[in-house]
Amino acid sequence: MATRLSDVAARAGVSVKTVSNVINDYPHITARTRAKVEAAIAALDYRPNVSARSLRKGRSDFIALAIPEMASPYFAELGAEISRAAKRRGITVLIDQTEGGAAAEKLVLDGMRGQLIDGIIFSPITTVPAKLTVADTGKPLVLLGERPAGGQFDRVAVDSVQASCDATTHLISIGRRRIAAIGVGGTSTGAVRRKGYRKALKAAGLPHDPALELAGTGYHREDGAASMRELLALPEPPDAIFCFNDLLALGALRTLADAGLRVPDDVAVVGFDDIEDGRYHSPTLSTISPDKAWLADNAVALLLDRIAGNGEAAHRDLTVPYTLQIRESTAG
Amino acid sequence: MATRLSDVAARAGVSVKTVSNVINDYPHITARTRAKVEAAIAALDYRPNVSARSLRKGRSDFIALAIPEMASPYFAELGAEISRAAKRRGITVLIDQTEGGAAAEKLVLDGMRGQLIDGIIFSPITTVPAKLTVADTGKPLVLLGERPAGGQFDRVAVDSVQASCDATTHLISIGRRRIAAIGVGGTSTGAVRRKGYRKALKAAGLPHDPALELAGTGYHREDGAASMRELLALPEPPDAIFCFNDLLALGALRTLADAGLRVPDDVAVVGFDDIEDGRYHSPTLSTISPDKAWLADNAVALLLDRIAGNGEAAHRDLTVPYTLQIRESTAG
DNA sequence: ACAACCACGTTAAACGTTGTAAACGACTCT
DNA sequence: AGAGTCGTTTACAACGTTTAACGTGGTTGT
Repeated sequence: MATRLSDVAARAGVSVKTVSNVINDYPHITARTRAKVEAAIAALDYRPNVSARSLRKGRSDFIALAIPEMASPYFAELGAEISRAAKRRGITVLIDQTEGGAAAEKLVLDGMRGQLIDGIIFSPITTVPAKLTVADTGKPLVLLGERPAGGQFDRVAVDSVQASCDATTHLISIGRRRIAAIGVGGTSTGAVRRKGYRKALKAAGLPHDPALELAGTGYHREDGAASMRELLALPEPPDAIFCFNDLLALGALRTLADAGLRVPDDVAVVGFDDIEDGRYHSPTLSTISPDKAWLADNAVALLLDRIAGNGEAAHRDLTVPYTLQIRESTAG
Repeated sequence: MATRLSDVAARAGVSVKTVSNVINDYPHITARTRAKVEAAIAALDYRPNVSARSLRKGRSDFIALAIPEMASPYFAELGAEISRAAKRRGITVLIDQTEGGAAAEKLVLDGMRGQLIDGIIFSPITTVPAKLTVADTGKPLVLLGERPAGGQFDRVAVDSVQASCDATTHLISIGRRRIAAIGVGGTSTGAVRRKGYRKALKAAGLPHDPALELAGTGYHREDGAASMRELLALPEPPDAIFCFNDLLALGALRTLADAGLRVPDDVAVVGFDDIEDGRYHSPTLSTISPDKAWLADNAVALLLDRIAGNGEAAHRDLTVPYTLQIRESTAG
């Protein structure tokens, strides 16, 4: 059915091995021979059989990207960037939705896809079991996002403490004094961002009110909306909110709109991630904007470097550049 | 390195083939033997090698989903659903971003991924070359979304004419008379939805003003925003807009907010797709809501049926159920 | 002339899995 | 006891590719 190497060889009048050499850019080939082979390849519309190749080479040029859910805009945007970055390097990304809790399990259990995959970029949502080791996976792994430092894996992440501190400081700088935080969940992301939030409050000499730190049950719009309702029910509601991601912020804005409150006049809101929705929302959302393309490109590069064999080098920890985007939700 | 079939066989004291039989649920196996083998599998943490398996079987249990871009919320949500639907059936989805124009080319050229893939679910953005035939791909293909009917492929799509007609009629029913359409682009989607839009106008005896049909350059928020600006610059601006997707609508809403116009009082807006953003936007967005889970499940089922061998059956054309969600952008 | 390359060819052996067909018991039936 | 039957297990050959080892003429430089 499908044309194979030997068909190409027959048509080009060369050996199978020579065709293989052409395809794999083996250096010592006459221009003439190469042309003949390439013509045959084109004529027969030959495409190498990935299965056979990866069976033989032990490498597939496939990597996996494990994210909590691809319908979440931040991850969708990130996935798109990573896909692009990988494609530029001739490799294909397989996206795996871990869907919350049993993330790590699923990953290790069926995630390896029977050795088809050369490596994994993993964006954990729950705290990654500290005991997840290289031995468990057998494949190179790059972690995305916060995670208790000192891990044994390559990692690329925003300096969330600093970024959160910046975001909070921005709210303080526009005169807010009662600043709430939404997203203080059980995740490591929540913990790290709270740290930055508290740091900023402390630096400004502001009191720290536990009632203003809401955990919520997740990181979606509905969770942000629910947390915001709780905050509004407080005897003394906040005059600013730092949401640990944009989705939470958009949910919070929805609740504020329903309550007839003006943003930023009554309540200012800052998010984190800079997803596109926020740039078109009314009001537009101020947010921490990580450089997603940079993140994607470096995550892929790091992983490919490991796959290429630099397995022994110490784990690397890259910090993603970010900016604070000031938009309507905080700028009067 | 990795444990293989023969390792398991050695440990269980049976032949390689028997282990294979156990894994593939071959019916005639003693409980005793099966138990032994399964114990060995567990003990060695054996996982089948996908490459070898698919080389041998000619089937990989991988399908591709080709969409314009995964960062677009509708496609992200759809991708998530399709991924889930496929996973339920034990197959894996590989997502391919066609990124606009050369979609079909890319698909056919490198999309087949060297015969790794068993089939494709293809959501074309540009008009699919009518000459794209089964022969080109060699693999089963299911089309998503509008497309000049009478094709030679299985297809699952919303009845866009009817849905667009419903959306427009809804605008008429709330008293609007000057209704614009955004998204009348060069795509088949644009053409089909315009048809429904015009049909509704005609049915209501409303005049059809070409100046109110905007093509724009794409289907993103920015395109919607730009088109809306054009409409507002008209001597006689519209009192309602039907946007051919939610992203356009969200962009339009942004422009309206900037212009200080009230929605729906001054201008009512309806979208298409029912992405989550619209449900949290201020105002919340009225829209046509296709049943994405249904769509995903049926697309996958259709494709798998073809893959399973029902290749000769006539192509099937499934119509996705939808509802009109009336929200703030049209309800006073 | 001699070596040192170069550009290929030939052959064989993997990679890990499954389909085919045949072998092996343990039965039952005469 | 022998032939037939059934259920269970196995040996062997693929699937399409790459790698290795070895060989063969040709070209070039000394």
